[in-house]
Formats: sequence, structure tokens, C-alpha cells
Amino acid sequence: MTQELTPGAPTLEQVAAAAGVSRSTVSRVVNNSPHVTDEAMTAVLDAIERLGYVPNRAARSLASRKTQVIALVVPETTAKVFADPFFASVVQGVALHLSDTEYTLNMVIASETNPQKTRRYLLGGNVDGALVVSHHSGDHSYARLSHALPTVFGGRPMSPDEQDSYYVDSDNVAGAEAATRHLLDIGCRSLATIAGPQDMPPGFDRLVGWRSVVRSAGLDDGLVELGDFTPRAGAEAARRLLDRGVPFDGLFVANDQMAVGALSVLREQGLSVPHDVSIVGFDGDSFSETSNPPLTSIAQQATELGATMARVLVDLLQGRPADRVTIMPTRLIVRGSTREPQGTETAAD
Amino acid sequence: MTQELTPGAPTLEQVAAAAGVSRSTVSRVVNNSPHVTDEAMTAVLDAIERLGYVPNRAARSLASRKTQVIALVVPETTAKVFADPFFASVVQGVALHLSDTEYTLNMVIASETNPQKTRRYLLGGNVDGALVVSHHSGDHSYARLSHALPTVFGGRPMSPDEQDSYYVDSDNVAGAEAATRHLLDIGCRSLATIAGPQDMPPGFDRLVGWRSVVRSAGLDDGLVELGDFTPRAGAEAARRLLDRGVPFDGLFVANDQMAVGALSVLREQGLSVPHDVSIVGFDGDSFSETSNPPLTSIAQQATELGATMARVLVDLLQGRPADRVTIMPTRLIVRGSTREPQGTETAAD
DNA sequence: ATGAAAGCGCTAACAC
DNA sequence: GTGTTAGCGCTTTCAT
Repeated sequence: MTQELTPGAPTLEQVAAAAGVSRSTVSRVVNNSPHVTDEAMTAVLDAIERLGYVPNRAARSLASRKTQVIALVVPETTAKVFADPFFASVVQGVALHLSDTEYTLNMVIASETNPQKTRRYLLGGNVDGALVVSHHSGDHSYARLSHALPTVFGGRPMSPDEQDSYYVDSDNVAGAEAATRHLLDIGCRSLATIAGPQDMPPGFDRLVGWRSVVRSAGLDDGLVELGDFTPRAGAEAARRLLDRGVPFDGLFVANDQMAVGALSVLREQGLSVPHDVSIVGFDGDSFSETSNPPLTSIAQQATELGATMARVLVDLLQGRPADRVTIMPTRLIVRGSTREPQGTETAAD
Repeated sequence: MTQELTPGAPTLEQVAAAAGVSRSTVSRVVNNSPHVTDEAMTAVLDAIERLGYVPNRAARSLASRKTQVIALVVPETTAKVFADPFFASVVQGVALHLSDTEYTLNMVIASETNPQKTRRYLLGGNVDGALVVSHHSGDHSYARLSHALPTVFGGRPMSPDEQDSYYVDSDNVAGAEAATRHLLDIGCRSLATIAGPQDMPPGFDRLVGWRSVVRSAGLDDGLVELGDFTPRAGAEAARRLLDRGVPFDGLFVANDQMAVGALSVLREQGLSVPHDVSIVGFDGDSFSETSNPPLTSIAQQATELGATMARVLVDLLQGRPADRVTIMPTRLIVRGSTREPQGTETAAD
């Protein structure tokens, strides 16, 4: 009954006093322990409400040896391309999902010049788990992390020896196949592609998908140029493709940003899209929506991917079973950069 | 020299033992207290290095009554437009700046259906301060927050009674004026604008800037249509502008996303950009870079704005003097959507 | 089912 | 300059 003026936040002890129970009981109620009588529970809940009690995270964390914090690790180079809509959506998905849990989101920019700093921070007991998103890269330099800290990656690992980590990825191969099949379906007879860096899983997988369909169709799979996923790289790759002198009427580009760059080069060279060349991009982001013409694209469920990463990690942290690998489906969105199916021609051969 | 197998993280006490000093001394070293002899300091630093000691945040926070956590509050509706490159850059700036400080970034999605939840969290002693970014809106529903928690806003408040809060904003009026002057400079004689919502400071201020220059030039300032900053709204506004039947040769659009939408409508109606109509956007983001033609735009220093918000808050938290208001300059980036100056014509009048 | 007591790892007076 | 001593607010055995 200590009559105190408490300017700061009320403590568990004060709630206990107000409810006429011990601190232990209050703690039990706060932590949903089943071993509390309804009366005690009601009294405590009431006191909590009246006093506006909010548990002190630091104290709780110190005593329980859990932080209730999840780190979202963003490699610095990724941070520079933070404006990548796909990436932003993933972060959004993570944040939204976590806001429904007891976990707090701690965004960490991983300094590339001083990776130890990040490692120490993550391993220093500051967080309960980590989410690593490395944009388009397959950067699993934090792979070893997962042996010491529950970790879920966005995107599959590049090297097979990291296959034991948890990750969530889009079905890049299937997406690329769908894109390529669409080009075939609308009557394209000579296909080219602008692929991503081959040391990054999305770059690699999307090329695999394109190639697989092109070969199955008995077509030449040599019209390949690479780019680093930026609009500029897309433009340059398109120029190189054109310079080869081999005509093509269907182009699959590994992401929308490069597709936009390629689009402008094609037009600049007097080629009409989709009349002369049909283009399919990948991501289904704002770049594809606002380009002229709007891009037909393979949409990734970016927000859902982020939310799934968060869910998997939370499951892991709470001892629930979780899938090591989750593959998210993609879907084809047909817009103006691919022409209408040329039924007769296709039927003719 | 206590030979212990410590599976968990080493504690300050262990460092003290290893260095042959008291815990206080270790604490002083860790907290950069000047009252430590060089020898003691060296011994401690050495022990810390050897043991790989990392201070426990929870314990530190509990004892010091500081969390070293800064919340980045993102209203839910903003989260939906998370892919806005401007917004993403601001977040990036915040994160980058904070990674150089002792503060940790806690991203909070403010539920709009349950604002109390966020309030309680922020006021519950979980964070030392808050950064509120509400995208293009002037949403200072958290204004009252600043009386109880150090808070810095991104963007100026809409209502004058909130003028006592700390905020960082771009110079929207000056930016809009520069954009409009540029249109005049290249010889435009009839100006129109697609403005943003007038209940949002950026929407309001940019219209003010446009109007001020148009009037000074003795031109009609009636060609105004509003949009909500999305590409679609830009397209619709452009259509309404055209429907008025009043010809214009210069168009200022309050942001790049709307400008891209307007651009496509203009072309669709057979108007050539920049030959028939010159367009200037605002933001200088990826939308302006990858559109066709690329947009002349007023670039905001989004990353710097975010970094500045973080810096101001940290100053505030550390008792250093900080400016209540910081206005960031903008700059004109001339690209393909505005035509070359028509020197003779301009000189003629 | 509930309470008492012992810390979790650190900081912050206060002595020396 | 350095060590000693109390806690910070909570969880968690262990009794009862």
C-alpha cells in the first residue's frame, strides 16, 4: 500500500498492490499463465487497465533472457537500392506481420566495411532472431549466422552448402518459364533475354527458366545478354542484343527496371513495342505499371514473401515446426508490352 | 583470471575480473568516461577484445532508464505506398545515420484502427524518441506525442498549433517556384499545374509556389487540377485539364508519379512532350529517371532529409541544441520533358 | 494457485 | 581515479 506519486510508468509491483496480489501473480497474468484463478485474473486485469500499466521491456528481457526483438538485416549495397519497389514491399510485409506479434522490428544496415560490427551486434544477445534480405543478391554471407541465431533468408542461397538455412523465395524458374511461354503463345518465333547477374540466384534461376522453354520449343537460346538489374544496364544489354544483328520478336527481361531501360532503347532504334518486339519483365512493380507501354510482367508476391519470412522466424522462435524452404508462386500480368495472340500464325505451323 | 567456461555472452563482471579491475571501471571504459587511467583503460579494452564482450542492452537500459532505441513510426496508409521511392529514401537516410550512432532503429507500423496501441507502445518506455514520417501527408496525429516523447517529424505540420514540434522538410515552395520559372525561362506562355491534395503540406506548398510565379509573370493561374499523388490520379487530372479546352504549353506536376501518369495521357491525346507541352515534376525519383522521355524534375534530398531527422532527434536526446525547423533545399534537374530554351522568343518580349 | 526470494547484467551515487 | 553498494522492473524456481 505504499502511497507513492509515480510520475513514471507504473510498475508491476504497483499493479500487484492495487490488485491485492503478489508480483508473481501479476507476472503470471501478464504472461498468460493458466495457473491463475479467474478472480485474481480479473482483479489484475482491472488494475492494469486502471493504472495503464505497460510491462518494461528491458526488465522483462533481462530477466527472461529473451529480447522479443527481430533484426531485419539489410546489406549496405542493398540499402543503396533501397528504392527498389520489390525490396520495399518485402520490408513492408515483414513490418506488417510483426506488428501483429509480440516482436519488435529492429532494422539493421549491415556495414560492408565492418561486417564484424553487425555480427557482434546480432550475436551479442540484442535480438532473438534475424531476417536477412539481400535484394536481388544471393548474399548469404550471414549464412554462418544461422548456426548461432535463428535466421530466415529472403531468397535462396547461392552455394549448396548453405542449403540448410531457412529461406523464402519466389518461384523464379517457374516465373521465367511462364513469361517465355507467353511470348511463344502470342506467336513470337525468335526469343532473346536480358538476364541478371549469374552469381545471384534470381539472375540465374530466371535464365534457367527462359532457356528451358526456349529449348523445349526447339529454338535458339543464344540471344542472351546480362545486366545488373538497373535500368541503365537494361538499356545497354538491349543495345548489345540489337548489335548482334540477329532479329528477335520476343524479349524476356529478368526484372522490370531493366525492362524499362531496354524498352527505351528499342524505341530509340525504331522498333515498336509490342508490334515488332514483345517484352515481358519480372517483378510486377511500379516500373512495369507506369512505363509506356505498361509492361507485361511476372508479379512476385513481395509483401507476402516478407510476411512469410517473418512468420517462419516467429514459428522458429516459438518452437513451432517451420518449413526450411518456402516457395512463393508468381503470376503473369498481361499488359501492353506484349502483342495480342496471333492465332492463325501459331495454328499454321 | 577465473577460469570459467562461459557458454553465454561474457558479462561486464567477467571482463572486470580478467582486467583486474572493478565492474565500475569497466563500465566507465565502456561508456567513455574520462576518469580512467590509461593503464586501466588498456587493460579493460584488452580484456573486452579477448573475451569478445558485448554489453547487454537490456541490463544497460534497465539500469540507465534509457533504451537507446528510436522508433520510426510509419502510419499504416503510408505503409501501403511504401514503394514510394521518396519515402523509401527517407527511411534509408534514417537507417544509415542511426547505424553510426549508439541508437537502434525500431520500425513501427502505426495501426490506424487502433492508435492507442501505438501510443502506449511509444509512451510505455520502449523507446527514447520517435521519428514520424507520414509520406506526403501532413499527418501530425502524433503531434501530442511530442509533449511526452522527443519526436521529430518529416514534413511540416499542417495546422499552425502544432508549429512547436520539431520537423525537417524540403523547401516545397521554393522548389515549385524554380520549376515554374524554368517553364517560363524556356519560353512557355501558358502554364497549368497538377497539384496535390490541399490538406497535405507538400500539396499545398507546391501549388503556392507555382501560383506565386505564375502571377508574378502576369499569367492566368486558373489551370489547376488536383490529384492524390498516384500515377492514375495524374492521368485523370491531365485529362480534366485537356477537357477544359484551354491550351497550355507548360505543366508543373506536384510529384513525379503523377507526372508519369499525365505524360501518358498527353501523348495519347496526340500532344508531344516536350515539343507541344513541357513538363516539370517533383521528387527527382526513379519515376522521373525511367519515364519516356525522362522527366525534368525538382529533386528532393530524401536520404539527407531522413539523415537530418535522425540527427536532430539524436541531438535532442543528448541534450544538444537542435533546430526546431530544418528546411532542405531542392534542385532542378533538367531532362527530356522540357524543351530547349527558345532564346529569341524570350528575348523578343 | 500463490507468494517469497533470488537474481538477470548493468549504471549510478557515494565513499575512499 | 577507483571500488562499493544499491537498485532498475521483471521472471523464475521453490516453498507453501
